[in-house]
Amino acid sequence: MSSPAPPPPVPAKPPAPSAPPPPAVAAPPPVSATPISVQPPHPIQPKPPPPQQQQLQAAGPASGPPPQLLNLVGPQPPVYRGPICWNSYCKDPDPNSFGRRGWKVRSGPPFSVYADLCGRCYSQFEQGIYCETFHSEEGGWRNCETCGRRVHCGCIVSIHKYQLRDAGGVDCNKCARNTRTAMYYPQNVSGYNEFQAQMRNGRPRVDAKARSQLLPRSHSVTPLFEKMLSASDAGRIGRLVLPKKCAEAYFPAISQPEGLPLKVQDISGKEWIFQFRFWPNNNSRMYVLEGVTPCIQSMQLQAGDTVTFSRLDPEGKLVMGFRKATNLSTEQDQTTKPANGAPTSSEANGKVPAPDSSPNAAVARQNKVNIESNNSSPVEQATAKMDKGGSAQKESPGPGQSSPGAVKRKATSVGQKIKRLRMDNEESMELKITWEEAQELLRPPPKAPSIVVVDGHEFEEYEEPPILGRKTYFVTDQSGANLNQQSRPNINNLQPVYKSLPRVPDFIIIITVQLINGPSVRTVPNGGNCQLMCLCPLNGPVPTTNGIQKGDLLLLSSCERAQEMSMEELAELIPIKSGLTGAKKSKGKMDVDTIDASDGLDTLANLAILGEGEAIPSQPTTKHPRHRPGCSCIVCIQPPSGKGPKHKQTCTCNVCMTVRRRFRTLMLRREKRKDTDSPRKKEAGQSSQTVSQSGSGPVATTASISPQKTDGNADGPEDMAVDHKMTSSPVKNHIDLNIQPDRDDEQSPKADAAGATRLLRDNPT
DNA sequence: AGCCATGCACCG
DNA sequence: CGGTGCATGGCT
Repeated sequence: MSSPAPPPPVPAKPPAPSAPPPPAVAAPPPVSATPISVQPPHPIQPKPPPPQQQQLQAAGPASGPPPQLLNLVGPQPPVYRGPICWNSYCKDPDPNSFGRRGWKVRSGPPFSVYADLCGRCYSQFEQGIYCETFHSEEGGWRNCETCGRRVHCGCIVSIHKYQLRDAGGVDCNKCARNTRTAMYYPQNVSGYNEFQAQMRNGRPRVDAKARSQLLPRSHSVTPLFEKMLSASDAGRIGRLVLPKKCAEAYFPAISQPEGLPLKVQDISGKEWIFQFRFWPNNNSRMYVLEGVTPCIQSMQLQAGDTVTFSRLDPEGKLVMGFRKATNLSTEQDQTTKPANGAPTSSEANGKVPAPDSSPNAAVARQNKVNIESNNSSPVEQATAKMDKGGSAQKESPGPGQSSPGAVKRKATSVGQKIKRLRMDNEESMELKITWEEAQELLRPPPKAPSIVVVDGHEFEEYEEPPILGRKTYFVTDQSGANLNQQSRPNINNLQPVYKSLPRVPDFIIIITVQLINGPSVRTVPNGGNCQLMCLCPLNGPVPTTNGIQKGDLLLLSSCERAQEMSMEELAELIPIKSGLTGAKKSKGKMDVDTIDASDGLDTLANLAILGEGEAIPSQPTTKHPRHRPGCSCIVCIQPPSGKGPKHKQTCTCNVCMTVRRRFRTLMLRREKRKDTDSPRKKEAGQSSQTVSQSGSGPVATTASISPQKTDGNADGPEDMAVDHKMTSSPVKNHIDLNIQPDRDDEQSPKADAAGATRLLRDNPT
């Protein structure tokens, strides 16, 4: 299989400092009484490497420059096809994780090429000098042209599914579900050679991502297989179930259930004798290693951890390593380490030195488990799941096993599921929020809409896009009268009001109002001590609010002044009122209690985020920020108003369908609210239900103003005239898609405000 | 269909 | 009560 490889273009260079260290596992004299034997002769065995070369250097400190890699001149190692997944389809999202190792991957579906270079060439590799010829289909091994050493290059043939001999396959660590047991795929009949070769390299296998591959190989250790411990494996029963295929492939053949004793050496050099046997199971066999408890315990392994089996050649000695379920930084590791001074997991694997190069690729392997189960340990998750049976506690009697439970495949899948669920939830949450926010942000455009009847409900169809605004608040004047219901205020009459505004230094008032008739907003010159005050004629009296205090922040949507303001200005202003505290919600205190500073800040923040610095919330022409070409929201699909006949109730056009759907959703939510929040509702009922009623109370209510069907012409700023009817915007006959029934409570204004402020500060533009 | 994690009956 | 061997059922 290995044909001579073309000379690699890699120029010789000094060993890279980062070259992976040689494996630490020394090959002791053969110990096993039980011959584990079996090594099918490898058909192609070029030149047996000199013994010395095969010997790996003792494991040196991980740090130093990579020791001389062994010259693996021996039998041609077969291609390694392990559960490595590093390719464009499934690659580590963090390129740095590879970069640290000097990885240079030439990828390109369907192959990702990785190379295992000798120390000398490794540096070149790191420098990006990579010879494609290293990549071969001949087994991946060849002599480095530069230095003549044996180097390996492998290709991932199957991106997601690694072909295992006999096995169905092992999914890659990233996508996978089945990495629990990994078996190194022998390229040919004499797969053992491969293993052997691999072992020599001290490559850890299994999970390691391609990066491990890069590590120079220095051991004569052949990875055989590994297995993630199940609860029962790690339990006190002391039986380790072996994957059938692995047992049959790498362990001595046994014909009797009793099996035979198998001598295994752990990484610390300690030898253990396990009974390798099987149980008839159905028409098959179940292989187990009995008596593993002491060993497991000594290694402080528990369910979820992985044990690895390797063979030391040429003795053929079995070596058992392990990997903790969590990566080194995790708690489990900590636990492990101190313990009997046992080697760290990485050491355990028999790999050696370089922390980076860790063949065990604890990291890689963990990707699957750890990543998936972010917070809660996979084990726990698994346990939890298993608990369903109520028999969870049973397992993990092992010492120091705080978290019993197996991670095994089940765990893995469970973890994934859990994660997925969590993500889904988060996603939906996010969507929900987005939806709400979007709803709040939408304000009807100034121009009067045409009415469309859908399912018996009248909908306003606007010709222009909605105005990006914020929650609408109704305010009352001191007398408690709903200003919105007042007859059209005369702008001139508002003057006095302005003058009577509280003079609180350093406070900004930005009032969020619904401009029903267009930009009929009045900007109140910065007067008094107010940094800025924008008033909407419709809510002119707002300023009279007695409750406004320093620190209050009111956002005025569709405010000319606001429009004139740049984000910078706002940014400057906002910080001023660092103490957005207060006011917020002393409901009875402020007439404008309904004004939610946080909303305003949110809006600003959103704008800031959106980079629409110039466009302040009130921009009448602003579409909601999420509009994009192809957007199918109700706004975007709206046909120009007045064009076309009214839609029939049975109309199935996008608009109608959308409207129906949203209406349904709205109603559902509303009902839901009622059910769950009835008391509150009563309290604020008017606001949430019908705006028209708001105003009677002394306290302003927070209610979204529904787009009114107006007569339509109120566009000029001057045109403050507002039909109070419209102002009150009874919802009776109109569905207010912007209304937020459930929005009676507000999110922590302080927090929001603070966040927004920060945001603005950071992103003034 | 087969594998394997776990349960559990049986036995000492 | 704990170990052993087998059976069961989930999962791939």
